[in-house]
Amino acid sequence: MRIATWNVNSIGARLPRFLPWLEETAPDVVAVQETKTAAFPVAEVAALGYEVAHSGDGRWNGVAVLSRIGVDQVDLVHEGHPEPRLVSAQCGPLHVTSVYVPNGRTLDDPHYLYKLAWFETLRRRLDRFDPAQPLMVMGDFNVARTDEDVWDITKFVESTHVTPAERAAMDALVDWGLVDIIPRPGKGDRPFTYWDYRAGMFHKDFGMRIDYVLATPSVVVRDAWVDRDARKGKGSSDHAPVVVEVEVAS
DNA sequence: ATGTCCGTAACCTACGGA
Repeated sequence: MRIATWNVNSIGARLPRFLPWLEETAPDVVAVQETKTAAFPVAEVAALGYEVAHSGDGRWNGVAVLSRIGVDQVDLVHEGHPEPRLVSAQCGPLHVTSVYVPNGRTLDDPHYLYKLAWFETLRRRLDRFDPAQPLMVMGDFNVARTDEDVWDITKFVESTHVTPAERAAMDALVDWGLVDIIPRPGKGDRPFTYWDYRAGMFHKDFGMRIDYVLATPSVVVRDAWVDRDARKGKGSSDHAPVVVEVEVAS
């Protein structure tokens, strides 16, 4: 099976790029983040064979799971956190969760504590599942797990995304029983998934690895890569998709 | 290297968020 995750930075603005990508990439399941709408373009993706589970209420956030192998047991609830930042569904043999973790903004902003609390709820939520079942949690986690996951760690002093607390929150998800599937990079030596729109960051490959595919060991990985082409040119998101080829042990 | 882009509210520009 082919599975992907992509922070599209508005599904409405991205549709001219998203639909051709969907048709060409032909993933069985896609986790989408930052849809930035209450009305996901369901008919447009249905024309390509996809069912949709979407959680979105307006101009910010919004997450979705698109699947051409079935969508069941949809859950939009993230206990105590009403913003639409998580949706999960059973897609054929796979349980899939799309997450958009709060950014955190700055270390002294209440949003940073909200981010850590949101992570804690996500970790507790895993306890309703079994690490032996085929499970994938993917999306924009807004954390760089190591210093090598940013283009220059000296630019991140007193910044979010790289603090020990944020990294520990990611480690806690992995320690529950999830594998961090590291994709082949699109350029250079590091598999960045996000580049700021500003200052030619993309062309200099000044990026960050903040989008992750986490999966239980019964999801056997055959290949994984960053789809850098999707970040190129006019009308792109500031994130690139991560695409993985997997087989589910039966 | 605060240089771009998104949606929205309210008006052809400013704003919050990232």
